[in-house]
Amino acid sequence: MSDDASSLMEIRRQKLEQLRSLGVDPFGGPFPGTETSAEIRGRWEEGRRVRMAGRIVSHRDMGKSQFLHLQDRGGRLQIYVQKPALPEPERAVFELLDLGDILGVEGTLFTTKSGEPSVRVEKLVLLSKSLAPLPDKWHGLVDTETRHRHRHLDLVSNENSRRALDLRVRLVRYLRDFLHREGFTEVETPMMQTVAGGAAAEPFKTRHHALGMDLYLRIAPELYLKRLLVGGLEKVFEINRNFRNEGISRRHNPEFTMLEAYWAYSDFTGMAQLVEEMIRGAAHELTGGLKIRQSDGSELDLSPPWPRRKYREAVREAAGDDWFDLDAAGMERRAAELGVELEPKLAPSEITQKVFEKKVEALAVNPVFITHLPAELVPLARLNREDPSVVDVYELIMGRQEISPGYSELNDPILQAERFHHQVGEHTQKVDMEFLEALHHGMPPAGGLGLGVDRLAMLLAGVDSIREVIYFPLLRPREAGA
RNA sequence: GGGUCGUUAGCUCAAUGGUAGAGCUGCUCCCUUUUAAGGAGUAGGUUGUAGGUUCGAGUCCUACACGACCCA
Repeated sequence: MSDDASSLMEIRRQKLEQLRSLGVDPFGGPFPGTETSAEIRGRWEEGRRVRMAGRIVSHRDMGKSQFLHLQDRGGRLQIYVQKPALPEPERAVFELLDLGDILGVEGTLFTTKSGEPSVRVEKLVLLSKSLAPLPDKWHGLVDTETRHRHRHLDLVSNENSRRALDLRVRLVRYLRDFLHREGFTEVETPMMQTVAGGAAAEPFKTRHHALGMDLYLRIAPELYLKRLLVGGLEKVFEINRNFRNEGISRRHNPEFTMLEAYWAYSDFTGMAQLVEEMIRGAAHELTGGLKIRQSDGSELDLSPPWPRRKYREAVREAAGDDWFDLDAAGMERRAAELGVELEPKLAPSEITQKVFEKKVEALAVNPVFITHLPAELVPLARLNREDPSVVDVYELIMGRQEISPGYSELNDPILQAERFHHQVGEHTQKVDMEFLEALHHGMPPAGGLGLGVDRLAMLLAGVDSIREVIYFPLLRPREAGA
């Protein structure tokens, strides 16, 4: 910390001592009976007596007249202090205030000449002295790194940050309420697992000392939730953290929030309908509409109906009607014409998937369900009865990314065991024997869905980084002293 | 993991290789309805870290740290 910072802090510490010598506790006690600034505005009545508490975020010194804004969870409200009217020691306390201090006031409501709703302060209590200065009053805190490292300052300074994070919190609550209304049971399943199953991803490893064994942070709750289907829960969901030991990017945080829901006797089409209603309801509830401006200037339109498109049709439309008649060399040439870069020696299904990602997924702003994915892409899903080369799965794409996959879940334990062993060969994973054993007792046919809550929050908030919808995203630690 | 860009006062930003500056914040004053209030004065710096080139480096070079963006 530089001399300048310490001198700013030193001055505030001196004020702290002066306050104490006046017999004032600079870190005061409770201040009950307050209304928020929003409640006060909502019940406006000239001359009404109110109590309010908040942080001083601006100050205009007119000599004997003083104007300050207090910020609380409902917004900001101006307070007006007529210095000569304050009794001692409150007047002395007022002289020792700084931007950032937390204040309780009591007074009457009035409107200033320029029409701003204000509180004429009659009683003033310092509730907490701020010893470190807050960010710039106009520019606020702009630097992205500092905003994420010092989220408390970001929240004090930036309305946009508060808005995006608040929307995320309300989204989680909406999703919960929606599923409860639909008759789903919310459960919590293990975050620490002996086998990290349910997805193909690199897990975090940790260690239980007393038991002397390694554990993994979960990459998905899927296998436990399906065991609950075996146990008869029928409609079950979990909203909780998953952990994946992968790179960090605009769309990836190592811990992220996943919703998974399972519905016995339904299938992937039922889940698609469920997720469509849920997301549209959330958008309406949280943003007031179904059209949401994105940070790149585009508009996400969630108006119904959301189209269902078969994977192969979507690819044909993007890459030519004859796409699936081409051999690998022909596909490579066509991909190059479309501007899709490929690694050498990919199988036709892999080339197709690349083209799908670049020419369908990356262009799909408005929601679309892609169905009938090739079986080789989704090894754990149920094969389609009419066409066993595809699986009964949807992939919901919106905002140019995958938001939610849905499945007709595989409930054949023998087939599941085969697929697991095949997958284990590829990814050197262990097989969750408890899960397989559970399946042998009989799992009802069911639909399942996953929903990346952070990504949905990004789209609804119209922000372009996952870090804007996570209070404390993972960052490398700074060196000591920074 | 690779590439590009960034890091200067507490905050937001300037500064052809030639004396490190501004606004806000802070401090001392004036002002009884201000709105980024206004006015007068004043303080505040190891330019991310470590090296190098140069008579001279915030600026050029190298490495490292952290971040942002793009790519894998």
